[in-house]
Amino acid sequence: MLELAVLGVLHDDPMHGYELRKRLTGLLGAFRACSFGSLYPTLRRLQRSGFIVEDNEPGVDLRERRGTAWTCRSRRVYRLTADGKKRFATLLADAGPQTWDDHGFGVHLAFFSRTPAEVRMRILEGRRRRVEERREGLRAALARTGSQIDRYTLELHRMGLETSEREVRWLNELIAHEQAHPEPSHDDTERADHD
Amino acid sequence: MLELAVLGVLHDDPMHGYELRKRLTGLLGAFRACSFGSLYPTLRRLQRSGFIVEDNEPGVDLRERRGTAWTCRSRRVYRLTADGKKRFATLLADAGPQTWDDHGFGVHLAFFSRTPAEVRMRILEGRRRRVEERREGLRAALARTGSQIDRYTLELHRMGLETSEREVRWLNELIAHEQAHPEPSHDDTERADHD
DNA sequence: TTCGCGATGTATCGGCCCGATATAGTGGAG
DNA sequence: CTCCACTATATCGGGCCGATACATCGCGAA
Repeated sequence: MLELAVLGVLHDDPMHGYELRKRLTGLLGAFRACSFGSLYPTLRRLQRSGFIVEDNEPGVDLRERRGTAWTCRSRRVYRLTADGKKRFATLLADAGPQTWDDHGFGVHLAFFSRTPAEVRMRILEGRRRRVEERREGLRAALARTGSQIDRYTLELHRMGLETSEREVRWLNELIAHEQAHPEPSHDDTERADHD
Repeated sequence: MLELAVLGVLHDDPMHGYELRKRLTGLLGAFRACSFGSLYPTLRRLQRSGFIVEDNEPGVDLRERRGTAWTCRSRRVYRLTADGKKRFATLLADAGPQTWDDHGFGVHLAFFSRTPAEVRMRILEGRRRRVEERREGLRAALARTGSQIDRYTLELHRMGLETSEREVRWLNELIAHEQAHPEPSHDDTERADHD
Protein backbone atom coordinates (compact mmCIF):
# COMPACT_ATOMS: atom_id res chain seq x y z
CA MET A 1 0.00 0.00 0.00
CA LEU A 2 2.85 2.33 0.86
CA GLU A 3 4.28 1.36 -2.48
CA LEU A 4 1.24 2.80 -4.26
CA ALA A 5 1.36 5.99 -2.22
CA VAL A 6 5.08 6.54 -2.84
CA LEU A 7 4.74 5.85 -6.56
CA GLY A 8 1.77 8.20 -6.74
CA VAL A 9 3.51 11.10 -5.05
CA LEU A 10 6.76 10.53 -6.92
CA HIS A 11 4.84 10.32 -10.19
CA ASP A 12 4.36 14.06 -10.37
CA ASP A 13 7.77 15.30 -9.30
CA PRO A 14 11.01 13.74 -8.12
CA MET A 15 11.68 14.06 -4.44
CA HIS A 16 13.82 12.85 -1.55
CA GLY A 17 12.59 10.71 1.33
CA TYR A 18 12.11 13.39 3.95
CA GLU A 19 10.06 15.62 1.66
CA LEU A 20 8.15 12.59 0.43
CA ARG A 21 7.06 11.80 3.94
CA LYS A 22 5.68 15.29 4.49
CA ARG A 23 3.73 15.05 1.26
CA LEU A 24 2.37 11.67 2.25
CA THR A 25 1.07 12.85 5.61
CA GLY A 26 -0.53 15.81 3.87
CA LEU A 27 -1.99 13.65 1.16
CA LEU A 28 -3.65 11.19 3.45
CA GLY A 29 -5.28 14.04 5.30
CA ALA A 30 -3.09 14.26 8.35
CA PHE A 31 -4.31 10.74 8.37
CA ARG A 32 -1.33 8.81 9.36
CA ALA A 33 2.26 9.84 9.17
CA CYS A 34 4.09 6.88 7.74
CA SER A 35 7.28 6.23 9.65
CA PHE A 36 10.79 6.39 8.26
CA GLY A 37 11.18 2.82 9.36
CA SER A 38 8.80 1.83 6.62
CA LEU A 39 9.49 4.59 4.11
CA TYR A 40 13.21 4.06 3.55
CA PRO A 41 12.99 0.27 3.20
CA THR A 42 10.13 0.83 0.74
CA LEU A 43 12.26 3.22 -1.30
CA ARG A 44 15.07 0.70 -1.34
CA ARG A 45 12.70 -2.06 -2.44
CA LEU A 46 11.29 0.13 -5.20
CA GLN A 47 14.79 0.97 -6.33
CA ARG A 48 15.87 -2.67 -6.39
CA SER A 49 12.77 -3.50 -8.43
CA GLY A 50 13.68 -0.80 -10.93
CA PHE A 51 10.57 1.30 -10.39
CA ILE A 52 12.50 4.33 -9.22
CA VAL A 53 16.05 5.55 -9.82
CA GLU A 54 18.31 7.87 -7.90
CA ASP A 55 18.54 11.23 -9.61
CA ASN A 56 20.68 13.35 -7.34
CA GLU A 57 21.53 17.00 -7.68
CA PRO A 58 24.77 17.61 -9.54
CA GLY A 59 27.79 18.22 -7.39
CA VAL A 60 26.50 16.09 -4.56
CA ASP A 61 28.08 12.70 -4.16
CA LEU A 62 26.67 10.21 -1.73
CA ARG A 63 29.43 8.11 -0.34
CA GLU A 64 28.75 5.07 1.73
CA ARG A 65 29.69 4.76 5.32
CA ARG A 66 33.16 3.51 6.14
CA GLY A 67 33.22 2.35 9.72
CA THR A 68 31.85 5.35 11.57
CA ALA A 69 33.20 8.05 9.27
CA TRP A 70 31.00 9.86 6.77
CA THR A 71 32.30 11.82 3.89
CA CYS A 72 29.15 13.35 2.57
CA ARG A 73 25.60 12.48 3.38
CA SER A 74 22.97 14.40 1.59
CA ARG A 75 19.59 13.95 0.08
CA ARG A 76 18.84 11.14 -2.31
CA VAL A 77 16.23 12.28 -4.77
CA TYR A 78 14.24 9.60 -6.53
CA ARG A 79 12.49 9.65 -9.88
CA LEU A 80 9.99 7.24 -11.43
CA THR A 81 11.12 5.10 -14.34
CA ALA A 82 8.85 3.99 -17.19
CA ASP A 83 8.48 0.67 -15.36
CA GLY A 84 7.54 2.62 -12.27
CA LYS A 85 4.74 4.38 -14.09
CA LYS A 86 3.46 1.05 -15.38
CA ARG A 87 3.66 -0.33 -11.86
CA PHE A 88 1.68 2.63 -10.55
CA ALA A 89 -1.04 2.03 -13.14
CA THR A 90 -1.15 -1.66 -12.20
CA LEU A 91 -1.50 -0.98 -8.48
CA LEU A 92 -4.10 1.68 -9.20
CA ALA A 93 -6.20 -0.79 -11.20
CA ASP A 94 -6.07 -3.40 -8.44
CA ALA A 95 -9.36 -3.49 -6.56
CA GLY A 96 -8.48 -6.40 -4.26
CA PRO A 97 -9.58 -7.02 -0.67
CA GLN A 98 -6.91 -4.79 0.82
CA THR A 99 -8.49 -1.81 -0.91
CA TRP A 100 -11.63 -2.29 1.20
CA ASP A 101 -10.07 -1.65 4.58
CA ASP A 102 -9.60 1.76 6.16
CA HIS A 103 -6.04 2.53 5.22
CA GLY A 104 -6.05 0.96 1.77
CA PHE A 105 -9.28 2.72 0.86
CA GLY A 106 -7.91 6.08 1.97
CA VAL A 107 -4.79 5.69 -0.14
CA HIS A 108 -6.75 4.63 -3.19
CA LEU A 109 -9.20 7.48 -2.78
CA ALA A 110 -6.31 9.93 -2.69
CA PHE A 111 -5.42 8.88 -6.26
CA PHE A 112 -8.97 8.36 -7.43
CA SER A 113 -8.81 11.05 -10.08
CA ARG A 114 -6.25 8.93 -11.91
CA THR A 115 -7.91 5.54 -11.62
CA PRO A 116 -10.20 4.22 -14.38
CA ALA A 117 -13.91 4.85 -13.82
CA GLU A 118 -14.86 1.17 -13.63
CA VAL A 119 -12.16 0.48 -11.06
CA ARG A 120 -13.43 3.43 -9.04
CA MET A 121 -16.88 1.86 -8.95
CA ARG A 122 -15.56 -1.54 -7.89
CA ILE A 123 -13.53 -0.01 -5.10
CA LEU A 124 -16.42 2.11 -3.88
CA GLU A 125 -18.81 -0.84 -3.90
CA GLY A 126 -16.29 -3.14 -2.27
CA ARG A 127 -15.71 -0.62 0.47
CA ARG A 128 -19.45 -0.25 0.96
CA ARG A 129 -19.85 -4.02 1.28
CA ARG A 130 -17.05 -4.07 3.84
CA VAL A 131 -18.53 -1.27 5.94
CA GLU A 132 -21.99 -2.84 5.71
CA GLU A 133 -20.60 -6.08 7.08
CA ARG A 134 -19.09 -4.21 9.99
CA ARG A 135 -22.38 -2.38 10.54
CA GLU A 136 -24.35 -5.65 10.56
CA GLY A 137 -21.85 -7.21 12.93
CA LEU A 138 -22.29 -4.33 15.34
CA ARG A 139 -26.09 -4.43 15.04
CA ALA A 140 -26.03 -8.14 15.80
CA ALA A 141 -23.72 -7.60 18.77
CA LEU A 142 -25.98 -4.89 20.16
CA ALA A 143 -29.13 -6.95 19.65
CA ARG A 144 -27.56 -10.11 21.04
CA THR A 145 -26.10 -8.74 24.22
CA GLY A 146 -28.94 -6.28 24.84
CA SER A 147 -28.00 -4.64 28.06
CA GLN A 148 -25.95 -7.26 29.86
CA ILE A 149 -22.62 -5.88 28.71
CA ASP A 150 -20.90 -3.02 30.46
CA ARG A 151 -21.63 0.59 29.63
CA TYR A 152 -18.29 1.24 27.92
CA THR A 153 -18.48 -1.63 25.47
CA LEU A 154 -22.04 -0.59 24.74
CA GLU A 155 -20.92 2.96 23.97
CA LEU A 156 -18.10 1.65 21.80
CA HIS A 157 -20.51 -0.47 19.80
CA ARG A 158 -23.07 2.31 19.46
CA MET A 159 -20.43 4.75 18.28
CA GLY A 160 -19.07 2.20 15.81
CA LEU A 161 -22.55 1.55 14.50
CA GLU A 162 -23.30 5.23 13.94
CA THR A 163 -19.96 5.71 12.22
CA SER A 164 -20.63 2.76 9.92
CA GLU A 165 -24.08 4.03 9.04
CA ARG A 166 -22.69 7.45 8.25
CA GLU A 167 -19.98 6.03 6.06
CA VAL A 168 -22.43 3.88 4.12
CA ARG A 169 -24.53 6.95 3.42
CA TRP A 170 -21.45 8.87 2.35
CA LEU A 171 -20.40 6.00 0.08
CA ASN A 172 -23.88 5.92 -1.45
CA GLU A 173 -23.58 9.59 -2.30
CA LEU A 174 -20.18 9.06 -3.88
CA ILE A 175 -21.49 6.13 -5.91
CA ALA A 176 -24.59 8.03 -7.01
CA HIS A 177 -22.45 10.96 -8.07
CA GLU A 178 -20.16 8.59 -9.91
CA GLN A 179 -23.09 7.19 -11.88
CA ALA A 180 -24.61 10.60 -12.57
CA HIS A 181 -21.38 12.25 -13.68
CA PRO A 182 -19.08 9.60 -15.16
CA GLU A 183 -15.90 11.64 -15.18
CA PRO A 184 -13.10 10.04 -17.12
CA SER A 185 -9.86 9.31 -15.30
CA HIS A 186 -7.24 11.99 -15.49
CA ASP A 187 -4.83 9.41 -16.86
CA ASP A 188 -1.72 11.44 -17.52
CA THR A 189 0.12 8.52 -19.07
CA GLU A 190 -0.48 9.96 -22.53
CA ARG A 191 3.17 10.62 -23.06
CA ALA A 192 5.11 7.96 -21.21
CA ASP A 193 8.48 9.59 -21.57
CA HIS A 194 11.24 7.09 -22.08
CA ASP A 195 13.23 6.00 -19.03
CA MET B 1 -2.06 -4.80 22.62
CA LEU B 2 -3.15 -8.29 21.64
CA GLU B 3 -1.51 -9.38 24.86
CA LEU B 4 -3.91 -7.25 26.88
CA ALA B 5 -6.94 -8.51 24.96
CA VAL B 6 -5.96 -12.17 25.36
CA LEU B 7 -5.23 -11.76 29.04
CA GLY B 8 -8.54 -9.97 29.52
CA VAL B 9 -10.64 -12.61 27.82
CA LEU B 10 -8.74 -15.48 29.44
CA HIS B 11 -9.09 -13.79 32.83
CA ASP B 12 -12.72 -14.82 33.16
CA ASP B 13 -12.58 -18.38 31.90
CA PRO B 14 -9.96 -20.70 30.45
CA MET B 15 -10.20 -21.25 26.75
CA HIS B 16 -8.42 -22.61 23.68
CA GLY B 17 -7.11 -20.49 20.80
CA TYR B 18 -9.93 -21.00 18.34
CA GLU B 19 -12.64 -20.09 20.81
CA LEU B 20 -10.53 -17.22 22.08
CA ARG B 21 -10.43 -15.73 18.63
CA LYS B 22 -14.21 -15.80 18.30
CA ARG B 23 -14.56 -14.07 21.67
CA LEU B 24 -12.03 -11.45 20.65
CA THR B 25 -13.85 -10.57 17.43
CA GLY B 26 -17.09 -10.33 19.39
CA LEU B 27 -15.50 -8.25 22.13
CA LEU B 28 -14.03 -5.66 19.85
CA GLY B 29 -17.39 -5.17 18.25
CA ALA B 30 -16.97 -7.14 15.06
CA PHE B 31 -14.21 -4.63 14.98
CA ARG B 32 -11.34 -6.56 13.72
CA ALA B 33 -10.83 -10.28 13.69
CA CYS B 34 -7.31 -10.85 14.87
CA SER B 35 -5.57 -13.43 12.72
CA PHE B 36 -4.25 -16.79 13.87
CA GLY B 37 -0.88 -15.70 12.61
CA SER B 38 -0.75 -13.25 15.50
CA LEU B 39 -2.86 -15.10 18.04
CA TYR B 40 -0.89 -18.32 18.30
CA PRO B 41 2.53 -16.67 18.56
CA THR B 42 1.06 -14.41 21.23
CA LEU B 43 -0.21 -17.39 23.21
CA ARG B 44 3.20 -19.00 22.96
CA ARG B 45 4.89 -15.79 24.11
CA LEU B 46 2.50 -15.48 27.04
CA GLN B 47 3.14 -19.10 27.98
CA ARG B 48 6.91 -18.68 27.83
CA SER B 49 6.60 -15.62 30.04
CA GLY B 50 4.62 -17.62 32.57
CA PHE B 51 1.45 -15.55 32.32
CA ILE B 52 -0.66 -18.45 31.12
CA VAL B 53 -0.38 -22.20 31.50
CA GLU B 54 -1.74 -25.11 29.54
CA ASP B 55 -4.63 -26.74 31.32
CA ASN B 56 -5.86 -29.44 28.98
CA GLU B 57 -8.86 -31.67 29.35
CA PRO B 58 -8.04 -35.00 31.02
CA GLY B 59 -7.52 -37.93 28.67
CA VAL B 60 -6.24 -35.73 25.86
CA ASP B 61 -2.53 -35.82 25.20
CA LEU B 62 -0.92 -33.40 22.79
CA ARG B 63 2.02 -35.01 21.11
CA GLU B 64 4.42 -33.07 18.95
CA ARG B 65 4.90 -33.64 15.28
CA ARG B 66 7.45 -36.19 14.20
CA GLY B 67 8.33 -35.60 10.57
CA THR B 68 4.94 -35.52 8.93
CA ALA B 69 3.14 -37.95 11.23
CA TRP B 70 0.76 -36.79 13.92
CA THR B 71 -0.38 -38.92 16.80
CA CYS B 72 -2.96 -36.70 18.40
CA ARG B 73 -3.65 -33.04 17.87
CA SER B 74 -6.40 -31.48 19.87
CA ARG B 75 -7.23 -28.29 21.63
CA ARG B 76 -4.84 -26.61 24.01
CA VAL B 77 -6.78 -24.78 26.69
CA TYR B 78 -5.00 -21.99 28.51
CA ARG B 79 -5.53 -20.57 31.95
CA LEU B 80 -4.20 -17.39 33.60
CA THR B 81 -1.63 -17.73 36.34
CA ALA B 82 -1.32 -15.34 39.30
CA ASP B 83 1.48 -13.62 37.39
CA GLY B 84 -0.83 -13.37 34.43
CA LYS B 85 -3.43 -11.56 36.51
CA LYS B 86 -0.79 -9.15 37.76
CA ARG B 87 0.36 -8.63 34.19
CA PHE B 88 -3.21 -7.89 33.11
CA ALA B 89 -3.56 -5.28 35.84
CA THR B 90 -0.25 -3.70 34.79
CA LEU B 91 -1.24 -3.46 31.12
CA LEU B 92 -4.64 -2.14 32.12
CA ALA B 93 -3.05 0.66 34.15
CA ASP B 94 -0.77 1.69 31.30
CA ALA B 95 -2.06 4.85 29.61
CA GLY B 96 0.81 5.28 27.16
CA PRO B 97 0.72 6.72 23.63
CA GLN B 98 -0.39 3.46 22.04
CA THR B 99 -3.63 3.66 23.98
CA TRP B 100 -4.54 6.84 22.07
CA ASP B 101 -4.74 5.30 18.64
CA ASP B 102 -7.80 3.63 17.17
CA HIS B 103 -7.08 0.01 17.91
CA GLY B 104 -5.43 0.46 21.28
CA PHE B 105 -8.22 2.71 22.47
CA GLY B 106 -10.87 0.20 21.41
CA VAL B 107 -9.17 -2.62 23.28
CA HIS B 108 -8.75 -0.54 26.42
CA LEU B 109 -12.35 0.63 26.30
CA ALA B 110 -13.49 -2.99 26.12
CA PHE B 111 -11.97 -3.58 29.55
CA PHE B 112 -12.77 -0.15 30.94
CA SER B 113 -15.01 -1.46 33.69
CA ARG B 114 -11.96 -3.10 35.25
CA THR B 115 -9.50 -0.22 34.92
CA PRO B 116 -9.00 2.25 37.77
CA ALA B 117 -11.02 5.45 37.49
CA GLU B 118 -8.01 7.77 37.23
CA VAL B 119 -6.49 5.67 34.45
CA ARG B 120 -9.84 5.79 32.65
CA MET B 121 -9.72 9.58 32.72
CA ARG B 122 -6.15 9.74 31.46
CA ILE B 123 -6.95 7.40 28.58
CA LEU B 124 -10.09 9.31 27.64
CA GLU B 125 -8.29 12.65 27.70
CA GLY B 126 -5.32 11.29 25.80
CA ARG B 127 -7.60 9.91 23.15
CA ARG B 128 -9.39 13.24 22.93
CA ARG B 129 -6.12 15.06 22.46
CA ARG B 130 -5.15 12.64 19.72
CA VAL B 131 -8.44 13.02 17.86
CA GLU B 132 -8.31 16.80 18.26
CA GLU B 133 -4.89 16.82 16.63
CA ARG B 134 -6.23 14.85 13.72
CA ARG B 135 -9.20 17.19 13.49
CA GLU B 136 -6.96 20.27 13.44
CA GLY B 137 -4.72 18.69 10.83
CA LEU B 138 -7.72 18.09 8.61
CA ARG B 139 -9.05 21.59 9.14
CA ALA B 140 -5.66 23.02 8.22
CA ALA B 141 -5.47 20.82 5.12
CA LEU B 142 -8.94 21.92 4.01
CA ALA B 143 -8.21 25.59 4.65
CA ARG B 144 -4.79 25.44 3.02
CA THR B 145 -5.71 23.70 -0.20
CA GLY B 146 -9.07 25.40 -0.51
CA SER B 147 -10.46 24.02 -3.72
CA GLN B 148 -7.40 23.24 -5.76
CA ILE B 149 -7.32 19.58 -4.80
CA ASP B 150 -9.42 16.95 -6.52
CA ARG B 151 -12.95 16.21 -5.50
CA TYR B 152 -12.16 12.80 -3.97
CA THR B 153 -9.43 13.96 -1.64
CA LEU B 154 -11.69 16.81 -0.64
CA GLU B 155 -14.49 14.38 0.22
CA LEU B 156 -12.05 12.19 2.14
CA HIS B 157 -10.89 15.15 4.20
CA ARG B 158 -14.40 16.41 4.83
CA MET B 159 -15.55 12.98 5.95
CA GLY B 160 -12.52 12.60 8.20
CA LEU B 161 -13.16 16.00 9.71
CA GLU B 162 -16.80 15.25 10.49
CA THR B 163 -15.85 11.91 12.00
CA SER B 164 -13.24 13.54 14.20
CA GLU B 165 -15.66 16.21 15.38
CA ARG B 166 -18.24 13.58 16.23
CA GLU B 167 -15.73 11.51 18.16
CA VAL B 168 -14.56 14.52 20.15
CA ARG B 169 -18.16 15.25 21.13
CA TRP B 170 -18.66 11.61 22.08
CA LEU B 171 -15.46 11.65 24.13
CA ASN B 172 -16.61 14.81 25.89
CA GLU B 173 -19.83 13.09 26.89
CA LEU B 174 -17.93 10.09 28.21
CA ILE B 175 -15.60 12.33 30.19
CA ALA B 176 -18.47 14.39 31.58
CA HIS B 177 -20.29 11.26 32.64
CA GLU B 178 -17.11 9.97 34.21
CA GLN B 179 -16.79 13.12 36.28
CA ALA B 180 -20.47 13.17 37.24
CA HIS B 181 -20.67 9.51 38.19
CA PRO B 182 -17.26 8.33 39.37
CA GLU B 183 -17.94 4.61 39.26
CA PRO B 184 -15.25 2.54 40.94
CA SER B 185 -13.47 -0.08 38.87
CA HIS B 186 -14.94 -3.54 38.98
CA ASP B 187 -11.54 -4.83 40.10
CA ASP B 188 -12.20 -8.52 40.61
CA THR B 189 -8.70 -9.19 41.86
CA GLU B 190 -9.98 -9.37 45.41
CA ARG B 191 -9.13 -13.02 45.74
CA ALA B 192 -6.08 -13.66 43.61
CA ASP B 193 -6.28 -17.43 43.80
CA HIS B 194 -2.88 -19.02 43.99
CA ASP B 195 -1.33 -20.29 40.74
C1' DT C 1 -21.88 -45.72 1.14
C1' DT C 2 -18.65 -42.73 -0.03
C1' DC C 3 -17.15 -38.37 -1.42
C1' DG C 4 -16.36 -33.85 -0.70
C1' DC C 5 -16.94 -29.74 1.81
C1' DG C 6 -17.14 -26.68 5.57
C1' DA C 7 -16.21 -26.01 10.38
C1' DT C 8 -12.98 -26.89 14.08
C1' DG C 9 -8.29 -26.61 15.61
C1' DT C 10 -3.16 -25.65 15.77
C1' DA C 11 0.92 -23.98 13.65
C1' DT C 12 4.63 -21.69 10.63
C1' DC C 13 6.57 -18.48 7.19
C1' DG C 14 7.49 -14.37 4.66
C1' DG C 15 6.71 -9.78 4.70
C1' DC C 16 4.97 -5.14 5.82
C1' DC C 17 5.02 -1.56 8.97
C1' DC C 18 6.14 0.81 13.29
C1' DG C 19 8.79 2.80 17.25
C1' DA C 20 13.23 3.47 18.96
C1' DT C 21 17.61 4.68 18.01
C1' DA C 22 22.02 6.35 15.72
C1' DT C 23 24.40 9.61 12.89
C1' DA C 24 25.25 14.16 11.10
C1' DG C 25 24.79 18.88 9.01
C1' DT C 26 22.61 23.47 9.39
C1' DG C 27 20.69 27.63 11.16
C1' DG C 28 18.69 30.41 14.64
C1' DA C 29 17.65 31.75 19.61
C1' DG C 30 19.51 32.97 23.85
C1' DC D 1 29.22 30.10 21.96
C1' DT D 2 26.20 26.78 23.03
C1' DC D 3 22.11 24.51 22.76
C1' DC D 4 18.15 23.14 20.30
C1' DA D 5 15.16 22.16 16.59
C1' DC D 6 14.88 20.84 12.01
C1' DT D 7 16.57 18.42 7.99
C1' DA D 8 18.09 13.96 6.30
C1' DT D 9 19.18 8.93 5.95
C1' DA D 10 19.43 4.43 7.88
C1' DT D 11 18.99 0.05 10.78
C1' DC D 12 16.98 -3.15 14.16
C1' DG D 13 13.76 -5.73 16.79
C1' DG D 14 9.27 -6.92 17.11
C1' DG D 15 4.18 -7.08 16.35
C1' DC D 16 0.70 -8.26 13.34
C1' DC D 17 -1.18 -10.06 9.01
C1' DG D 18 -2.26 -13.12 4.94
C1' DA D 19 -1.29 -17.38 2.98
C1' DT D 20 -0.59 -21.90 3.65
C1' DA D 21 -0.33 -26.58 5.65
C1' DC D 22 -1.99 -30.28 8.38
C1' DA D 23 -5.63 -32.88 10.75
C1' DT D 24 -10.31 -34.37 12.54
C1' DC D 25 -15.29 -34.44 12.45
C1' DG D 26 -20.03 -34.10 10.90
C1' DC D 27 -23.24 -33.62 7.31
C1' DG D 28 -25.48 -33.54 3.00
C1' DA D 29 -25.22 -34.98 -1.84
C1' DA D 30 -24.09 -38.25 -5.39
